[in-house]
Amino acid sequence: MSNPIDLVFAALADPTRREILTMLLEDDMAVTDVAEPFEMSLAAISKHLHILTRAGLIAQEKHGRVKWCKLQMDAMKDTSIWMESFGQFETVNLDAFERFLEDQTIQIK
Amino acid sequence: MSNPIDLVFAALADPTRREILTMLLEDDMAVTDVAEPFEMSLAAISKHLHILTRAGLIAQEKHGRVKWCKLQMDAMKDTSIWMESFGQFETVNLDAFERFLEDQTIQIK
DNA sequence: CCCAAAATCAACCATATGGTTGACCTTCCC
DNA sequence: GGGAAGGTCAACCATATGGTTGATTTTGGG
Repeated sequence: MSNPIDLVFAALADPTRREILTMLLEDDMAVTDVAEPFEMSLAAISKHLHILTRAGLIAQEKHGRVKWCKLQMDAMKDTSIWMESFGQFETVNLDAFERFLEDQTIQIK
Repeated sequence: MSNPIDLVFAALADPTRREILTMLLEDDMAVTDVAEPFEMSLAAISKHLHILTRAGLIAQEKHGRVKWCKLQMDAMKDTSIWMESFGQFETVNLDAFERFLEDQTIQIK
C-alpha cells in the first residue's frame, strides 16, 4: 500500500485518527496534548500520528522537546476530489441513461 | 472496526476495490466478469466484493448461479459528506481567524 | 443425467494494525 | 549535574488484510 490515496483512506478508516484530525482543526497541538483525551498509551497515539503523517494528513515539527502536530488539508482535498468526481461520473451516466431512454421512446413513437 | 464510516474508508483504501467500483459505475456486473481484468484469483475478488458489500458500497443479488454486483452510492455519499464538512469547518475557522486579525489591526489603529 | 460454469469456503501464509509495557533518548530547568 | 517531562523505539500479542490453492456447492444446459 504505497499509493498516496491508499494511505489517506487507510488513515481515515480509524475513529481515533479522525478524532485527532478534528481536534487539530481547532489548533496545532503537542503530541502529549493530543493523547490526553484518549484512554490509550502515548505510544499508541504516537503510532496513530505516524500513520497520519505518512498519509500527509498532518505534519510534525519539533521545537525543543515538544513535537507539534499540524493539519495538512491538501491530502484530504485530493481524496475528497476523488470521491466527488466519482459521484459526478455517476450523475453523467444517469443523464446518458435517461437520454438513451428518451431516444428509445422516440423510436417507439 | 464496526462503525459504518470506518468500513467505507477501509474498503476504499485498496486500489483493486476502487477500480471495481469504477467498473461498476458503468453497469452492474457478475462476479466472474468483475474478476476478469485482474491478475488475481476469483477467490481474491470474491473477498474484495465481500468487503465492499460489508461497507455498503455495493449490493449483491443472486439470480440463478450468477451473482450480480451493483453500486450503492449512498454509503459513499455519507463519507463524502464527512470529508466536505471537515473542509468546511476549516474554512469557517480560517474566516474566524481572518476576522480576528482584522480586529487586531483595528486595535492597533 | 451429467458435466461444466459460477461462486464460495477452508486452510494456509505473509504482512500490517492497534494496542500494551518497558527501555531509551533529548531537552528543559533547578 | 541530575531528575523529570516529552516522545520514540523495540518487543510482544491478537486480529485483520490480501493473497494463494484445492475442495465444495449450486445451477444451467446439452
